[in-house]
Amino acid sequence: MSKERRREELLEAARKVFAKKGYHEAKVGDIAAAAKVAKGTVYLYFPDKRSIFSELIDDLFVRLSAAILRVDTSADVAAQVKHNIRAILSVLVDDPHTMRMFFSHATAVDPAFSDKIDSFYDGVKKLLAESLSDGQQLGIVVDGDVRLYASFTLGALKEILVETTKRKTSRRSREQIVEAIFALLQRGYLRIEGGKKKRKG
Amino acid sequence: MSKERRREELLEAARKVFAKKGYHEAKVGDIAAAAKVAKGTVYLYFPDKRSIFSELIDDLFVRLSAAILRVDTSADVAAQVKHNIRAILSVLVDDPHTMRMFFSHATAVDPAFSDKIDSFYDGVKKLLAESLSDGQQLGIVVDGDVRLYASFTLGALKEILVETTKRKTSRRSREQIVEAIFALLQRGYLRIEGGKKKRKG
DNA sequence: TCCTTCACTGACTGACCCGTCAGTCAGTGA
DNA sequence: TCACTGACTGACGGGTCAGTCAGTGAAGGA
Repeated sequence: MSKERRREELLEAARKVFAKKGYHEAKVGDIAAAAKVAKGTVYLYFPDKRSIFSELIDDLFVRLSAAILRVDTSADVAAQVKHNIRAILSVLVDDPHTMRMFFSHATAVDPAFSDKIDSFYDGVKKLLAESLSDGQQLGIVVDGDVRLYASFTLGALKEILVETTKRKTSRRSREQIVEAIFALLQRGYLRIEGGKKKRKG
Repeated sequence: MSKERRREELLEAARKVFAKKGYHEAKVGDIAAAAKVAKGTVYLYFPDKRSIFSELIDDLFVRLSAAILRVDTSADVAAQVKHNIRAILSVLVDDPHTMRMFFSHATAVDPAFSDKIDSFYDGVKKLLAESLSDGQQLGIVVDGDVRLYASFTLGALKEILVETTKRKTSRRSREQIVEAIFALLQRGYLRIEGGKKKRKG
């Protein structure tokens, strides 16, 4: 067992335990047990419990950041939007433990984690808002508050992702989800009158 | 200071402390300090820390459940949808401490809380999905997976709510948010081609 | 055989914090 | 003035758990 391999085993074990129990309920002994080593061994690889958690979160940041591409409004926008939805889905759905950890538990650990996650999240939102703003210039995004649209989109995506991990038997294929989300962004789902405001465009 | 009054002060103090620090970081002593009493006093009003948290969550459940009305598809649907968006917004935006607690921290306390919140949340989602399904019969909701639409809607709403509490100076008025969300549900925001599937309806 | 190194072990320690309870004291009423 | 009440206090007991460290045993070299 190489040093590196053991370290990865520990990280993997930690991912599972944190995902299942949340940060506080996950005891260092649980992580050690999941990796089939003694508690002391954990401390040969990590300075403390928090740093294990932190490393897992940082890792996810890196993977997500790499996956999301800035939308180039001069090229095929639909394809790029779908690519981004698909990329985020891939990173998170393939690693449901980390995802659950990230969405459900990370915020409650302490303010330092919350801030870190918030700022990453804000970054993504900002990127999306800027792309939408570009889109408005080109008339392919309707007028209105782009930051609100960005929040709306990410919130919706997040919810669907979390739900996907909760059901064991995921009936919906990944591509179906991508198409459905895209369709909602594009067309909404209500076909009723009710806008009090005059419509532009 | 009446018994009832003191109890409410303690609940209010707890709400703030839980919202700020999360369940685990919120010490009983902090809550006592926020209410300007000694720690022991807390235990004259509540059996333990968890039950304080639980009571706050239950309270929110009651208020939310009362606010959300089942959509009657034979009447003015748009008005009812807006009413529900508005009602949820009111309950949560007027009580940002509880909201932050509910969304950010409650899930991480322990499985019992998670289950409770999940099941409430699932209930709302189910209600929404059923209404959407009714709507499909009437042709006012586009074809597709209503559960997915429900998740999408609630996720989006949740995100916008959380964001609303983070910014101190809320530029957007409540009614603007209601209208914007409604418009997104109704029309989406992208005006580009890209659906690979043939469209029904 | 003896020494060294090194990954690993798990009993142990000490800090932390929940919940308790003996004690305080302002208020009340006779 | 005195007896009594009960809301409130805060030091403390006890349990939990993150992190420590002396010890173990395997491998390898002299």
